[in-house]
Amino acid sequence: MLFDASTRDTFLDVFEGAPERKLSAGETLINAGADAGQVFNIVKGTLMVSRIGNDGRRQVLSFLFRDNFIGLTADRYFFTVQAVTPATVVCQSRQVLEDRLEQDPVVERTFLNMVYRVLENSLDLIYSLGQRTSVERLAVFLLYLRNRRLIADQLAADAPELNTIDLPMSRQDIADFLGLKKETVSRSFTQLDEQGLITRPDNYHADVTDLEGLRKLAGIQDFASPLRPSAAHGDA
Amino acid sequence: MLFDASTRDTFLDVFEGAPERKLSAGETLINAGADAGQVFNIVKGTLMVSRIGNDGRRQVLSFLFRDNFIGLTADRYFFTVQAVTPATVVCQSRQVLEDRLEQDPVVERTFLNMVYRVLENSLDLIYSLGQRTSVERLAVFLLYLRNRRLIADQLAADAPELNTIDLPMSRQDIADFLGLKKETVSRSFTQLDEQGLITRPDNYHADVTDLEGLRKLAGIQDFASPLRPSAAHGDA
DNA sequence: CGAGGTTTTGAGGCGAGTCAAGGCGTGTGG
DNA sequence: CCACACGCCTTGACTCGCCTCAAAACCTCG
Repeated sequence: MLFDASTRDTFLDVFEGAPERKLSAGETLINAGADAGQVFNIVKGTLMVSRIGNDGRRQVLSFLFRDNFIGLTADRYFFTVQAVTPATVVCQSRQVLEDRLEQDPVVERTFLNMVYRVLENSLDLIYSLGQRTSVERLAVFLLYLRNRRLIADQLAADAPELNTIDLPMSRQDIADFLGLKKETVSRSFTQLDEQGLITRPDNYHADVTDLEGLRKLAGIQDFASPLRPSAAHGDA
Repeated sequence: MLFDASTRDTFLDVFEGAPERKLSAGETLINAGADAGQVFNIVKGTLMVSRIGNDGRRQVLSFLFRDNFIGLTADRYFFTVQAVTPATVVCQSRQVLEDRLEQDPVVERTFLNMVYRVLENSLDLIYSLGQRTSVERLAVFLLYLRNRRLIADQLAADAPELNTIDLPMSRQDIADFLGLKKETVSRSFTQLDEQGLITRPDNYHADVTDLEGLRKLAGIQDFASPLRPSAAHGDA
């Protein structure tokens, strides 16, 4: 959602040949408040963007996957980024990116489009948090993950492997993303299961058994941006 | 919050000499799904960005004021924009804006910075909706409006007129922004009043009587972006 | 002055939170 | 290879905050 690109955007070539950095699960890449002199792109693994209040409340703002860009801020990072799974990122100085954006209008265009997608996704999350019930939020979340995979792996919209949804993050992470408590997330999973919409082979996977039902619960068309097949940046 | 600029950014000069359009209170400027061939800047009045679900639930994403830019999307508007008060906007074709961004790196830079601020604000809202209680959300909202005025009118941080907060929107609008029901918003106002943090001369104004108390409730430092005095775009 | 809309206040209900116990899966050491 | 321990997830009972429904107060404008 927030702070990501969908698939290979042309501006990502600034990361070619850039140094890699490996992160272990739970490791912090960026601390809120840090200087934003570096930007990153994810090569492998899942990361998590979050913000933590004075009193310890945490809101997860976004989960990030392969080819998602990290660095959408002017001067300082105002959010924290951590690895959910072991992960690899490539690092580039912000200056190199900015020079590239200045020189090449096409690259700049795809970058701006990426930013717009991020904005649209943040809007989806705002709608979820402000208007949807716990079960609805979870349904939307599962469809969101499904859709990420569709785009990342360049699959057909009805590819059977899309019915298995990977959940690399903990229930607590999901809870902090959806503005719920982990017990509520757990109960919501159970509800989706009891309603026959999903089955749960294990805690880190969900199988969609009734896609239409899930979509109905979620209010479907809410996947404007990641689904949008014809955006001007060559996404699937 | 979402979709705005703080004060006069250099890219706003693309609106110089552009045709004006007057809106009456409640009038719709942009319908979700509309072609985004035009972009706008607010000359006068308050507007509101929202998204409405299939079932009629509405989430207000942002309130917009003077010199706020409207048009942060690639090809189609995925949100609705309406006037809250009678308002005046200037209209420009997106092409003119994009040409300007391409030609002038400085203008492009200030535009990107504006987009980053919008993103940061949307993040603040996500944190509010996901983590804060109703009274806290209202406190943050009032401080947000106070801060807008500080920037828009170029006032000192402790200017006495900042203690009077204009509330041009209805309780329902506030409720849909904060993810609450209008009755809850009303009760939250009453609570802030009873706690001695504000007084309410009438329904469209609130006087801050205990700024520190309000900030404490809100969790203070949450106004990263609109307050940030030294961002690279000349804001107050 | 009256009508309509908006806001406030009240009473009661419900969904999500809290607190606590039990189950399950994984990994480690015997 | 099994046993145990630990962490995470699930489930249950109860609480609380926000919602719902309803009435009264208020404000605006003909």
